[in-house]
Amino acid sequence: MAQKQFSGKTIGRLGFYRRIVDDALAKGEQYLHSHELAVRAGVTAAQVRRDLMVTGFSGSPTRGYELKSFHNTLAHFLDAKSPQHVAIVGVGNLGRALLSYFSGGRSKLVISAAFDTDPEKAGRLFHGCRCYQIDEIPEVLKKEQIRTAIMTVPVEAAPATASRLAAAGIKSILNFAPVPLRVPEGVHVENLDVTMFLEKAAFFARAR
Amino acid sequence: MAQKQFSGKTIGRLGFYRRIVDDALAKGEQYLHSHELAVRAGVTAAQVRRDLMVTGFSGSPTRGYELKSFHNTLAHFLDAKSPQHVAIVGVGNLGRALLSYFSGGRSKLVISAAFDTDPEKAGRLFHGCRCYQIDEIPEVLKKEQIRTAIMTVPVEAAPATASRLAAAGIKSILNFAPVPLRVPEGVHVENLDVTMFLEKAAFFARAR
DNA sequence: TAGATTGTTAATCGATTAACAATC
DNA sequence: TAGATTGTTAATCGATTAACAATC
Repeated sequence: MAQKQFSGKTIGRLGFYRRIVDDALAKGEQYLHSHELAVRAGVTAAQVRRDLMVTGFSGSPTRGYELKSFHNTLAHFLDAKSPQHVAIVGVGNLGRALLSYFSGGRSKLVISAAFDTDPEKAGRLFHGCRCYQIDEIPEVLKKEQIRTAIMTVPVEAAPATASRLAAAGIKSILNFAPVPLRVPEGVHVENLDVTMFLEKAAFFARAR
Repeated sequence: MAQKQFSGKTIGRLGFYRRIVDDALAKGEQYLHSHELAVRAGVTAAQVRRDLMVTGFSGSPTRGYELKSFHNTLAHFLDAKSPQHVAIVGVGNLGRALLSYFSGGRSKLVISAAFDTDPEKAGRLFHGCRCYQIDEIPEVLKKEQIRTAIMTVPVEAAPATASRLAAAGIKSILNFAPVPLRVPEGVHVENLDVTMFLEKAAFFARAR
């Protein structure tokens, strides 16, 4: 199958547009032109129109995009058929913050299992999410049909954790550890190195 | 001044190389070839060599890069002359997690002031960092000579917070709120939308 | 020296923007 | 209709990779 005609960047922006559309619908808005959508998303109108192409959704030159069906198109394009559950490995400060962040219900994605090496944490609930022991990963992921995982483990533990997750059937990892992960083909890794973002910001503060 | 011959991407990677070099030095390594550096950073050797060009640092075809002077070059290139302090606005779950994360001392950057609207939080210490009231921003930033800020405030509060920060002399903002910020010219904004990363990861889990 | 690696330029690749006929 | 906006292609821009002479 000729996959990968959409870049990750486009996917990310489509998700952002969806949140904007949700907000607009909540405010009672019914139509939005590409320009207004672009302003709210912080991109250009041309970018918006190009991004929408991959979803097959089209608007009207006079009224713009009808938000309800736009919303449905985005949901159909972005979401899996069944609700998509996410696991998080590493319930430290960052892990707990993310659990709290995503338990708000704003996002379509729900973290439904947490894992930690600390036996003290296993069995407890964090922001409503049950924490399991690391070696329960295969069993729990299978039971909950989880294919996406967030890794907020210390950098030393990251490579081994990634292997465990891949072995347990995880297809995509959001990795907060600042280390490249070696995973089997077919497993997607999205790296988010917070330190790198802060260092970039700091650099541009001084460069002016 | 003809600024901006370096892209943010290069800057981010240079910071990453520095952390790798630090680790290597700590392990007693003295030289590293571009290929090995590339493996540890998860990029190509060509990328490494090209990135290094902007720093002016050069290695030896036989031994590779001498790590001590490489480290010095990176520090000179990336760091400000005086130690660079950072403020964080919004001491919620995410804010506290970042305070903890960066107080580890692994990074060169120190968060030396926190701000929150909650009067309960003002005056307290979070992971060793003092929390102030929002309206103390101008005074504290000036006193501490802070030019970089992390924004972990709710999305509704983000635009106003960015304006306050810019007015108080902040030159660069790392923004976690999923909303585009309008800031005066000369102020850099680095957006980090965690939800977007998770949505991307989830998409690629299902797309296979 | 011979050979691998370096710095650097040229070629490629991909993503963004500009342009414009089609459309409501 | 006239005019602004759409979908879509072509042009541009920037970043990555390939190539190779210079070098240790």
